[in-house]
Amino acid sequence: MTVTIKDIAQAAGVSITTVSRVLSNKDSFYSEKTARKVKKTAEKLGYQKNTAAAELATQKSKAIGVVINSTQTNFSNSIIEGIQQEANQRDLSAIIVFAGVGDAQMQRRAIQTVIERSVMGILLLSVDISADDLTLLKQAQIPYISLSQAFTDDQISYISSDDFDIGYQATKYLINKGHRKIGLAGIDIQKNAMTGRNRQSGYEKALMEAGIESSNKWIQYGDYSYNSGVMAMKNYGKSPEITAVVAASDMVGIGILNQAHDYGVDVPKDLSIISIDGTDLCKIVQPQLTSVTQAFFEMGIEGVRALTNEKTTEFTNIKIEERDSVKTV
Amino acid sequence: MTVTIKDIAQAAGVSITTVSRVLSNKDSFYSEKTARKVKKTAEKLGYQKNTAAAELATQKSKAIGVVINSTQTNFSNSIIEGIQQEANQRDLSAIIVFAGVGDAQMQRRAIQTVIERSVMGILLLSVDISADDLTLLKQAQIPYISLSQAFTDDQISYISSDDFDIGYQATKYLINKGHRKIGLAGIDIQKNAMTGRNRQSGYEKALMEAGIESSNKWIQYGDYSYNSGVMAMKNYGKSPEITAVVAASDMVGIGILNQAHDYGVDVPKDLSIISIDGTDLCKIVQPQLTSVTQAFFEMGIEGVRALTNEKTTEFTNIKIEERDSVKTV
DNA sequence: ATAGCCATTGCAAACGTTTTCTTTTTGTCA
DNA sequence: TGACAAAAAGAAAACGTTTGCAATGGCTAT
Repeated sequence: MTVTIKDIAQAAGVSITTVSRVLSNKDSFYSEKTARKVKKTAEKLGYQKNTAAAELATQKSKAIGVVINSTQTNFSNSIIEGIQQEANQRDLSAIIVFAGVGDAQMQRRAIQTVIERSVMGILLLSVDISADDLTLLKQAQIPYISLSQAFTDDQISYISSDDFDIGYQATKYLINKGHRKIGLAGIDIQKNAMTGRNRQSGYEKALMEAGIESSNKWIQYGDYSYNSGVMAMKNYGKSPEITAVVAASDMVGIGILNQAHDYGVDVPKDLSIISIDGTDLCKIVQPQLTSVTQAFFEMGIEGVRALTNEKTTEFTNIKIEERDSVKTV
Repeated sequence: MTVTIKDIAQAAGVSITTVSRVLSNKDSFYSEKTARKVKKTAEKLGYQKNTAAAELATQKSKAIGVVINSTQTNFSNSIIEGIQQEANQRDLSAIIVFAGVGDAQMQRRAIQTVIERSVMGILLLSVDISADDLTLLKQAQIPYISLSQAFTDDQISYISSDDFDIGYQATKYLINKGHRKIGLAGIDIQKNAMTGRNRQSGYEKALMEAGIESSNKWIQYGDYSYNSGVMAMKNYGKSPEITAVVAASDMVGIGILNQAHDYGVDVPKDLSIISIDGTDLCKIVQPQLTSVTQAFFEMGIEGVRALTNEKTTEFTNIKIEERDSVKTV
């Protein structure tokens, strides 16, 4: 027996219309006096609004759906914080659904879930949107935006860092520090998202501009995970040809760091690392990792702005944060 | 113009009742033939169920609300994975709302949000439930359970590790390794949750059993954060009296580790660390941290089981995972 | 052929809001 | 005092489902 506006109406001796108006702050359709009375009885009865009913009646939702692909990516928390903050300011609530890691079926189901809750917009966090997902999304006629991952398909608008620039800046930074033999580790170029390919292009551009002929042994593919970093380092070997490496994520960077340590390869003396992401993880390892830091919090903010039809940017800023994992040669 | 079951009914030439029954799999209230027809038209029209309407009609929800206190705690992901998995199996969806970090107002608001969505149950992840929150929850008449934090107030049922035992086992482990002067760092005993106090009691019991007279300089309070670890180590000083320390969380452990490193205190030669939580973080630092590992994934699972009225446990298991941060003396 | 039963289908009310339109009350000004 | 506008309040329909109950039709057993 939950209490409804009908109960309030009865208790306060007014119509449910009035109660509704008071409780949803429809300006000046009621007197101050009744407003007070209604609010007090609502309070006394312990009334809680039924959002489902309200959204059904208004035909619009005040919730935004957030689908998160993986619990692996440790930066999603920052994005979520951004989303949450901006959503709160607009009196929206965020419904977050985890889609498991790399499980196409769960991912589809997660998208379905937010659609069925008829949210006003959908934010996809590092979700590798498949063709199937896309038809589902388009069909639902709900605006959706990919966060942190870019796609070429112009059906998918996104807010992310400029991954080409990330690859380019990271590599150029190492070149400026005097490195010539530079690796790239942990990126995934098989996905629908352009992330890996763009970073690789940027990397190659920087090398080319510096007149460096790259070897394809310098590039180690992976999936942005800690383990990818370990594997990459194993492939580079105990006396690596490269003197510096761009890690596709902080986790990859740490994997490289630890495997290097096992190999007796000193970072940064024997090998320099710059990692992409720049989350707090960079600061808790030794040496602290120099990083290309992405503006995840802002991505979240811009995401909800985009959903509420405010103007927004396609790319958020990146910056290089110098810590202790890169040596000048 | 979204498509409703009415549209399907019209297109398929049946009543909306039939459509509803087919689509929600009410057994044997319809013929195979109509079922096929209805399903096909639903598919063709791109129908998406309106959950709000359905829940309003049935007066019950298939969603469970998850309120997460802080984005700091890096173990919440594991709990969420557990929740998600178990929820999926029961055809429930999880609505996750972040409550900011230590912001009482946002926390209350988050709880309000899930209540207003009339979820069938609420899971509170490391939420420090205040008296205010409690009245709100009780009033809503929705079952709720605290995950990972225990309370004495018997209004709050919980699923967590046995924090007393955690403190006890961790300390005893160090004692068994020959340590006598053992610190405890990073716990918070000011909160409503019993976590910190219970761990401290366990710690003290183990010390007492071993006939060790503890010094209150051995205990450094904090808030489970990286910074708490750093501060604790600073207070222990460059030549610490203690030879081993129980860290209140992995983050605290890492904070201690890094500050020790700065001080030239070698881990584990000069100082042994055992950290509480046992998340992946333990494995990415050097040396890897020995830990009292909590079963976070299981907490998530048990949480939704409890909400669906299945029998469950109050305490999930803990185990000690030996890595490289404790020395035998 | 007929009664009776079962399988299938449909009608209509209900869920808790919001909102349009209408009605009532209040207040102002001549 | 009366007229009238403005302010306040209410009635009822609508949103998209589910479901109790009633209706229909076909089949079986007599």
